Amino acid sequence: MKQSDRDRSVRLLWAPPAEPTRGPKAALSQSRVVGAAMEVADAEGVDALTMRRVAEALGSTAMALYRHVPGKSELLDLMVDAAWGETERTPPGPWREGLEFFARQMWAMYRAHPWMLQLTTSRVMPGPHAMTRRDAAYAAVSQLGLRPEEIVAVVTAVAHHVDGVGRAMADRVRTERETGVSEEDWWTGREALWEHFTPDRLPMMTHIWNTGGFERPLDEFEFGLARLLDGLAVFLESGERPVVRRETCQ
Amino acid sequence: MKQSDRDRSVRLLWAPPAEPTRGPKAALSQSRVVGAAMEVADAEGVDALTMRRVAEALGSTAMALYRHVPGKSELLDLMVDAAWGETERTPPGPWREGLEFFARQMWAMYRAHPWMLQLTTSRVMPGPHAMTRRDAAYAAVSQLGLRPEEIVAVVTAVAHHVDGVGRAMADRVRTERETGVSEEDWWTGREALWEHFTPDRLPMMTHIWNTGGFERPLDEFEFGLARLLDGLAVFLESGERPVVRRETCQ
DNA sequence: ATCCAACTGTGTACAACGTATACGAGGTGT
DNA sequence: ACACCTCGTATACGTTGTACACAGTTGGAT
Repeated sequence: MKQSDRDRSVRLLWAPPAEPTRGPKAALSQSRVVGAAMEVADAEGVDALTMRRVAEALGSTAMALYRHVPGKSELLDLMVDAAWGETERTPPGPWREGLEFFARQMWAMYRAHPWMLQLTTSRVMPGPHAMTRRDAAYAAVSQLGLRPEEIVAVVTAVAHHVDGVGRAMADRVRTERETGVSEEDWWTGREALWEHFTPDRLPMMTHIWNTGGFERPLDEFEFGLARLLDGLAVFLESGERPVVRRETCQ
Repeated sequence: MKQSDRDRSVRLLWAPPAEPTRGPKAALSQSRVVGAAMEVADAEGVDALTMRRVAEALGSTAMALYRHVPGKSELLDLMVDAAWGETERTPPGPWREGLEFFARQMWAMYRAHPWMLQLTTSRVMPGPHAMTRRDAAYAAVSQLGLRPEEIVAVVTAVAHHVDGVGRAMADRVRTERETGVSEEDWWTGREALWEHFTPDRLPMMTHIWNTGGFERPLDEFEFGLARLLDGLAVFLESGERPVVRRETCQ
């Protein structure tokens, strides 16, 4: 059952079904359902993304969606891959420009569709768009004489950075929508919290707070990306590279 | 309503209610509920974490939990902070050792409690344990003459890396539990997917696959952390540091 | 000793969710 | 004209978080 579910998702993502010749003309279609679902999620967040809500956006009923999409989890898979489809493939070029391009494309995608980072980490049936984008990112570091597992590790490190920053960003967006209050106003209004910020318990926090360090934060995406690329440069341009095999996590 | 909910969470996290003098002796307690919930989530994943399931683990009923915890989302807040409470505070010392210590503590926490990374990014009411740990991490880079917002940016970059890698790790764990199949077996068994891995569409992917790059991956946590710390060293030890203000995302 | 108020855990109930099933209407191939 | 497939709809079921009313239990005030 789980097995067949997964295979169904694969087929759906990589080989969308041909449209039938018989029967009434469909008012809906898979791409319309996916598009409507993305609009709902963009505007109202993933919590509002119910089958009934998507159907409403299409002027239809919940069960009609099941003619075009096997279920909600497959719909999410399709939405994710559609979002990847909106990104551009990393063009050939120097490694640093390529990785930066890839990171910026992911970042733009997450900014446009923050719900992607709210999908728990569960949903990750890779679709063709996600795969081609990643393939192009691998290509960006393919001319450096790296071993294949190093190519994967380098691109993965960049992707993880964007994931991590995106997660925090998505949280800000969601909180602001839910509360209707801007991030900054909300935190300053949380007096029940600030009472506990005493120098003896949180010396650095209170110091940074008092000197305004929280009020003018650096750009997390840009800062972290620049550091990571600097660090990758050290690795890529050094003579002998250290090998780090996976031992953790199995 | 949302407002008061949040304040309730704050009070709950930072000032747990004194135990009452009257009334029957409680069979349950807030910490027992939180502990049972963590055990359920550790063993069965966040999907299995229902109020009824937690109650069952305690030999009680779902509604009994509400005497000790205001609701599920507050329970999650408490679980997250309890997990932070299991970590050690970063001890004083050189910046690189300190950041590495902090990253490894987070990593150990995520490995023990992968459900933390499945909680969508929604739940982030910071509790006292999370705050003291982060405060100690700030202290690790407090002697370098950084401006306060730079201190925040450096620690945040490290935390985001662990988040990003953790997310991928949690996904592996979840998939393996759900399917009962190891990560590697599952992927190799996904023939419906491999059919689409043709050199013309995914040249790098197929190349890396054929040369075994996916079979012996580098440790994502160690590799990315080493690169990031190298990049931070470039930043921290350079004379003039570039300033990157936040413009993106508001 | 008595009573009240606070507190405990339980049973029932409800709304919202994903979705299985059964249906009638619409359109193409034969 | 018929058979057959496909479409959208209506109804219904199980599961979820949790509001509410209730009954049993205890400590302090009287």
